[in-house]
Amino acid sequence: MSTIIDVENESGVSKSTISRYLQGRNVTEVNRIKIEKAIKKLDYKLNPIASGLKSSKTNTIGVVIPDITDSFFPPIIKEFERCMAEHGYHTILSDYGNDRCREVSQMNLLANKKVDGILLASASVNGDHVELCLEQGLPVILLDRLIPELKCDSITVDNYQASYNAICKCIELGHREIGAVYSGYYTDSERMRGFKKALQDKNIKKNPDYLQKVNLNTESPEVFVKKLVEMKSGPTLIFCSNIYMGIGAIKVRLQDNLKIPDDISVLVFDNVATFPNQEYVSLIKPEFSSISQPLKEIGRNAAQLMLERLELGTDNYKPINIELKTTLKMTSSVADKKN
Amino acid sequence: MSTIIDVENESGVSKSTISRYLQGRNVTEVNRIKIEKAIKKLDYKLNPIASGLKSSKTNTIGVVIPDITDSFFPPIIKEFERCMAEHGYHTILSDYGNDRCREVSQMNLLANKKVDGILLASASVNGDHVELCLEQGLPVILLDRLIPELKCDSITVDNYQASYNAICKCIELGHREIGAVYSGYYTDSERMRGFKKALQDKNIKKNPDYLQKVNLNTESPEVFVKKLVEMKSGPTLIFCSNIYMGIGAIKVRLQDNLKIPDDISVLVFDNVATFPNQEYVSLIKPEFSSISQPLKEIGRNAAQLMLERLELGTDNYKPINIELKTTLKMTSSVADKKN
DNA sequence: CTGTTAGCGCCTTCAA
DNA sequence: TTGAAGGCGCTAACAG
Repeated sequence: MSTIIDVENESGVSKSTISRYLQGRNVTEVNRIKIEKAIKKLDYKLNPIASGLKSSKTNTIGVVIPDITDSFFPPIIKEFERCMAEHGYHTILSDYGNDRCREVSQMNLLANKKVDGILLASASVNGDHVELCLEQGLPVILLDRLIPELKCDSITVDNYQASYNAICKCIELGHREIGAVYSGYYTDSERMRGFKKALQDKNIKKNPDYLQKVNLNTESPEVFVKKLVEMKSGPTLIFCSNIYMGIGAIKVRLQDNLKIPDDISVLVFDNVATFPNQEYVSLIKPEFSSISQPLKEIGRNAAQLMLERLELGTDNYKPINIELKTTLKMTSSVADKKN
Repeated sequence: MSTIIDVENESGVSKSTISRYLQGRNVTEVNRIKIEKAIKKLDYKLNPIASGLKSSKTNTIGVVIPDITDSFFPPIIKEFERCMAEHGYHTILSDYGNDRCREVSQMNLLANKKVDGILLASASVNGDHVELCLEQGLPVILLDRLIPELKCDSITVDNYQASYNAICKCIELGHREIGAVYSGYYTDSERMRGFKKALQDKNIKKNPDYLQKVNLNTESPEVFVKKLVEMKSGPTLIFCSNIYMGIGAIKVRLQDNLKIPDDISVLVFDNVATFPNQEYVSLIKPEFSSISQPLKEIGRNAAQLMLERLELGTDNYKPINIELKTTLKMTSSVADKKN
């Protein structure tokens, strides 16, 4: 592996000039040609470790997520990685396995490894570890989930508004008894905010029995879906606030041979079929009505935001928050009660 | 950010000794205490970039795969990353999007970035880029797919033997007319080798019409499944050599409302339900008979093999090849013809 | 086991 | 614009 010194000897140009050339700064035409010739002859490549030592840039971004086998993340990461690679950045993956302690320690590890930025889908309720990074000048971008009271760049979707709109639409279709199955995640609470506001605005009476909160770490969503389904004079529609709840609904449907929407209507907040090799899920007819997230776009926008922040630096930090739009797809899984 | 020099000044112990201590080598008790005290006081952390410059170790492993949204990879990567992290290694992810040119360029990028090893699920037919790495002393471990004529560490599953056994079992159940849908991938060709050997050993006549080769880049598996299904006096059983073919079968089944196994029997080589949040696929009854791969174990073994190779180095290179066992799960999707 | 002495390969003043 | 010189933070060879 040849070094810059070899290029110096080969070309007769000093390594400082070569270094400048490598950084795209001005060099006389004569030198440029000499340098390029030598580089090509020696097949010289800049050693990013050595250059990182001085400049403390590693051209590496850390991606910290709770679980890569959650189908939500791979499409996002794929696009993020692709975009960042186009700009010369590598992506270090860090799966903290839904463990808050590991989330913090992984962040510290990455900071110590001197990554240039971190994309984080956090499971934390406080943002101390993030603030620590920001103070050190290490940009962090929150993905999908915000952290309360933390001012930080972020990329999310319109959880509140999309839920509000979708529930309004269901109400317009004649549904009055509406149940929901949801978890305590940030995204779910936003979605439930939209849900409740819709009921309120449309003067639907609230029935606390219809709201089933699930602890996804210890409980199975299908149990709660089943509760709603089996309630006498229960809801005519169930709102599943994320894919896990939607899966619960699918299970109940398949196991108990539910007729959708005759027995009950279903609406899911999440992509019903995320993976290219699992699109057949949508073939179980009728496909659930759903609010789907633009995963690829999320990845792309996260990358753009990251690049922008790397450019701007973290001095005079003014958080940039991007909110992308989801897509509501109504299918016959929600009955039209007006008729 | 304090450096080793600060620790030297604070502790009064020379930085070489400190460096040795940091590497876990022997140091007198007195010095150990001084060093630890100073490190704690200064909150010193070793700068991995600087140490990498000298030792040319980055404690980073590159993972190069065709498509992270293929449900096969995330569980493997997750486990691999976890195991490597336990030993102080980070994992750089590189998705080459099923593009052979990008596969090569990504490998070169990683080599240039001085990763300590590469885990590669290759789509290449020749191994020049891999040999280049090995010659430079950069270990490569092939994941899932071997490259013909390339001597290289690898981790695969028993594609040939498992297919052979499964097809034999079907034959014993009375199937004589057996079709297959397969692609040109390395794994598929191994599986088809097992398939053909089973027919041969059991004296089943070959019917070329029953073998449907699919180009997954341009063609849809369901078309070929359908061909077999609609053949007059066609096969009684279809062997789907990978999950994409299995999905084709699911599609045909759902769209044409096929009765399994009354209309036709199905056997799939691959995990029918890979993702924790998509296990409901197996609820479409009867679940397809399948040969499933131990994804987590593949990840773990890949990590172990990588660690071993990092230890051994690539001098006197003798490739280590690990072949893990798959699990055959027979369901009622394969009819018992003996009765 | 320890400290001294040189670098690793590159970047960045500085004076020219 | 250029080259010389010094250092980024750490490791490794050496003599003690």
